[in-house]
Amino acid sequence: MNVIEPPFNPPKWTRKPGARPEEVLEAALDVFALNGFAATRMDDIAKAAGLSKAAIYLYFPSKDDVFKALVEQRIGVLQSHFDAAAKEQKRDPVAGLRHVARMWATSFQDLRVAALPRIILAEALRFPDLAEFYHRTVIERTQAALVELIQAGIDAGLFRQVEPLLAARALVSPLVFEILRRQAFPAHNIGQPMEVLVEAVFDLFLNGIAAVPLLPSAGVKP
Amino acid sequence: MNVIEPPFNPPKWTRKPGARPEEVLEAALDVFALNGFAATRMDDIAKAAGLSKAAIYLYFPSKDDVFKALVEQRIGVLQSHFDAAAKEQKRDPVAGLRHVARMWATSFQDLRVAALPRIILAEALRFPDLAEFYHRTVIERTQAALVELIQAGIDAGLFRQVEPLLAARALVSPLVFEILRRQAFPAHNIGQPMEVLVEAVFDLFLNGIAAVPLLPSAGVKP
Amino acid sequence: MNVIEPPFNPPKWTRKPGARPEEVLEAALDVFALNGFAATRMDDIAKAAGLSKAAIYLYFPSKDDVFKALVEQRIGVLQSHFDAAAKEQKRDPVAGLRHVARMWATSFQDLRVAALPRIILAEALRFPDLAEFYHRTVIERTQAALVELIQAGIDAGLFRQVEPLLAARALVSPLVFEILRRQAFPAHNIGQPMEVLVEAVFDLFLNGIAAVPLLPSAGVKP
Amino acid sequence: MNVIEPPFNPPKWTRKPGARPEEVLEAALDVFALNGFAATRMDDIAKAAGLSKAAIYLYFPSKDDVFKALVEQRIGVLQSHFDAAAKEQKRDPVAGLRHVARMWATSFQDLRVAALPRIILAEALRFPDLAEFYHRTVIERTQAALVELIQAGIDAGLFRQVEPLLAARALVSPLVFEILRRQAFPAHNIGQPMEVLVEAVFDLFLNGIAAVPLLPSAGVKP
DNA sequence: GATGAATGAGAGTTCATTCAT
DNA sequence: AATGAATGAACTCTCATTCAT
Repeated sequence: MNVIEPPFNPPKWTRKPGARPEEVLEAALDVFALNGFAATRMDDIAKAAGLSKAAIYLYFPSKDDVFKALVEQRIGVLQSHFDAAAKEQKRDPVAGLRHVARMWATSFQDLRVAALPRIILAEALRFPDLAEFYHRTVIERTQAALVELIQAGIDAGLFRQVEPLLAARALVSPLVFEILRRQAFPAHNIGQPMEVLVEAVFDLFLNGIAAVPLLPSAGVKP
Repeated sequence: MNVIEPPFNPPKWTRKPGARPEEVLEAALDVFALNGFAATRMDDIAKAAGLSKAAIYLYFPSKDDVFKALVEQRIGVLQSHFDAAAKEQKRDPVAGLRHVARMWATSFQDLRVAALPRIILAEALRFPDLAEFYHRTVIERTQAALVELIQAGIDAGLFRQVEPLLAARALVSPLVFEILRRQAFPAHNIGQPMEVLVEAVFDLFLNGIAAVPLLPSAGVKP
Repeated sequence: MNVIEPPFNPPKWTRKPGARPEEVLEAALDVFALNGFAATRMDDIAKAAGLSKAAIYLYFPSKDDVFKALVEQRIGVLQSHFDAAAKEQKRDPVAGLRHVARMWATSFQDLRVAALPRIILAEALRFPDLAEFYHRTVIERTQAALVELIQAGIDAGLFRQVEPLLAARALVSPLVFEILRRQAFPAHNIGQPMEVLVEAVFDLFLNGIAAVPLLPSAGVKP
Repeated sequence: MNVIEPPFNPPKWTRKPGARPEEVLEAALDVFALNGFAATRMDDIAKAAGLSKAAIYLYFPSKDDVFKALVEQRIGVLQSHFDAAAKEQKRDPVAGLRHVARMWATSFQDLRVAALPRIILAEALRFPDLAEFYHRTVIERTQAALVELIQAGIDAGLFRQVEPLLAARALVSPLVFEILRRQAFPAHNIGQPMEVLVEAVFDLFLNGIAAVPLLPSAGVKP
């Protein structure tokens, strides 16, 4: 694996007919989620997929490509959900934001899916193009959707004059944080379901912690 | 390196006289921060330290141990800052929280320090004992300090009846998020200094996004 | 493929009806000529033949056997040309030798034919039985024909008392050399046609380079 | 090994002090000569050198580079001999040519050295840059030296008006041919020493085969 | 007759670790 | 204390060969 990566050109790997490639990715998700990228051997993936190591190379030209294909496959699905959710609720920004936040909770309930952001974070430096892809397809689009909703809320006088991008991140980051935390420190997971957390986070996001408005500011225009 | 780790028994590597071990860790931080754990070779560390590869083994019994020692060394320093900051300001919870938040910004301005949480996150599964150590000495203590301040604020009627732990995370996570984001997606860094971000985050944390208090709730008691 | 080869037992591969085996050999010649034996994959041959890789195994039991069959097939053709040429011209040894030399030029004009000696040379050590076959069917018979002509010339007083075998090689080797050279160093090919070269080589062969006979010798009797 | 090679930039591999690299090349020559490039495994070279496979990589970055270094080392030596020999004998072209021819015989008496041209010929298509290197450093310079001598002979009226390059090849090719023949068909080697062959070849080269000058022509101007 | 799918047995290469000096 | 030299044990990737369909 090289540190330097060529620009990311989505699917180079050609899918053979049949479900095999998907099975391989399924298996790969399991092992990558468990061990991370570098520590996962092709043999592990093969064994998990019930195939020989060489068979993997029938479907994907390299380990890197297995990983990339996996990310593309899983992320693409995720990402479209958020998009859709955001679009349909511009009328009621509060409900829209809440909806997106809840969707997060649902989507990442599956621990194996939740592993992807962690892995990407871990390997971002060595897969800059993959990180870029993730940023473009997930982060930017989610942010854009949230920003749109927040801006609509501001325009409608529902929200203060905060910086929308910053507010979007303030909403999302506790959720991301929780996802990462649960994986990295599993011993410290109390059973609290994500749904409950989402509601509390959303309440704080809307109302803040202060008992009475504590002025004066209203976000920073960078 | 095995996926399964023995229980974490702090420093088993015995420090030889002289400053050499510290120099090695200094060098190790550089390269781990740059390439992550797996992609860093002992040769890289050695070269960065101006030593031969074999010399590293005079001070640390293995690559894993270099990594662990590094985390231990750096984390201790970090952690004590927050502790101190929190303690001295119980009188004015708002000022206290703001102080802690600002200290984050300052501490992690140094990119090599900022790399630590990312690396630990990335390698947590393969170094569970190290993750545990980090959780215990940094996360728990920071949380404890924040919770104390928040609880004081609630008791003083300054804050709403939120769940203090959750609120603490709501304050910290946008900052952590930003630290991780900057490292993983350096191409998307606008030059905004952390200080500015901290103030904005803190404002949102205190006041929320809503123009007028949007009601009832006040956090969730899990 | 082993370095040690069993004794050469001509065609063990049984031809199935239809022209398929010939088509495979045709394709194999193309790719072997282009890449040599080791670097040619069964997949390459299959693709060139418009068949699946597995189908090749219907006709030939192994890659080695494809190669052997190919050489056998092609060599036979080559060899018979020279034979014929030599036989019919014993009356006029000079014309006979010239005729054979010209036939070389013609036969090896086809690059795919010219590739054979190079490939055999390259793989001779790993296919000693094949090399032996080539030596027996091509080299020895060509030499024999030339030696016969040369001896006839000596007997007729046309040629000096040279060692016929050596003289035969002296005539043939510049031509072989040129064939190999053109393939190995294609960048250094000037467009000169083989025909022109043959005439010049033959002139040198007959008359030597010296302006006046430079005595004294007349070949070596080993 | 790739079919496409970057341009040949002589020694990239940095020699470590001590005789190790030379020992490796010595061993590599043995195995390459025996099995050719593709069929030689790094393990073979290592074993022949009394080292572990990994140790080879301390001195040479890849198998390709071992081969290239070997060729450079051996060929460089050879080639300078011819150069020197040719230069010092421009006064007496016949003696000069004879001297160069004899030097061939001597240099390639060592069968392992004689293997190099064969291997290069065999692998030329996959190592075009190496072939180019060989052509430039050995073939072209040898030819140039011979051409110079031949031209001097023509100018002095000693030689006929032949095409010097062609004549040069006519002299060299029987010797090359013999070198290749001995390796490819070892079963057909009679014990004749190269020296004897060289004298006979040289006689033919000078005087031709014809009993009386058979006239007209005098080489071809392409 | 033909093939898509699969694999076992390597190949070259890397790297944490060791050890004689 | 320090290192140059060496290696064993991986690892990724390749390919001739097989076989159920």
